Amino acid sequence: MSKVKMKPTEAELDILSILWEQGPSSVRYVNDKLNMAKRVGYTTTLKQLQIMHEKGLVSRTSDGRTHIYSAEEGKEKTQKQLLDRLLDSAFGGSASKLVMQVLGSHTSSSRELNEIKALIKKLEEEKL
Amino acid sequence: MSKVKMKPTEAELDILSILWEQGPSSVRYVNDKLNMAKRVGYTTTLKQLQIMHEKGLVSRTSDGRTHIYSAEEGKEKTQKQLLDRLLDSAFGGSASKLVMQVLGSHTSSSRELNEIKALIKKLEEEKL
DNA sequence: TTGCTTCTACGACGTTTGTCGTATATATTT
DNA sequence: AAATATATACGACAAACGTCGTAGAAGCAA
Repeated sequence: MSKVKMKPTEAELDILSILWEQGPSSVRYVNDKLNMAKRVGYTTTLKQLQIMHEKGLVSRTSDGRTHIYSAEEGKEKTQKQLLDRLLDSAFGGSASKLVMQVLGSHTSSSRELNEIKALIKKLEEEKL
Repeated sequence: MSKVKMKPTEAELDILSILWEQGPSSVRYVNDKLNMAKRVGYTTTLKQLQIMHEKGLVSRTSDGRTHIYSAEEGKEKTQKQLLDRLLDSAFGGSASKLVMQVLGSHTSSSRELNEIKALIKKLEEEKL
């Protein structure tokens, strides 16, 4: 059953990213993809996915003898969960401080900045 | 000792937060403060601080037989480090996506939103 | 059919993390 | 002075994490 509170570990997050991007995938595919960034054995990925399945982080179906895994929780929900944790532990809960930090130290395109401005505008209007 | 690369663990971050907020502190003080949020033994905090000292996360001086610990790296630097990690592992490196996420799901005051807008304006001007 | 490849399952193991207990030295209180 | 409280040091330990090796079943190729 889906344990809602489960927080993915670092290695699990790497795998989830692949599933989010690619959709339902075989162990082989995930492992190949992982190996583009970092050398890791097939059985390691397999085991990782099996554990993630036990934890409810991913679901799986069978295609012949091959298992096809899918991320159980949506990307956004997991991102929010991780962000909340960091916000709380390192930024004393201040969202704006976090935003200032990340905007200040990473370049964003004009289009991205516009998107953010639009969101702020929307938030300000809702506040009335 | 490459102290730069050291990433604090969850428990270490809790302690760093206290040192950032309070400045140089004794083990006793840190432990008391920790216990406001979570029950943890004195020797646990002591050991934690000793390890953090070995790692170079904190420095210490002696006041009699008591050790006074101070955070070695500034708050901002550590925040940036953790944020970079999350940005990379969960947001595919897109700062704006992260910002949209956090702004969308946490309330910020008008003053905070104004600060962010000001920063964006500054960034846009620098871009020219 | 015999062998090579590709799956899953499962156990093992080194590390890291977080937690304390115990020992011992030094203050403080009575 | 004796008892109590408080400090550091250090070892131990369980749980989580990440890594793989090996076994055995299932498919494919010669």
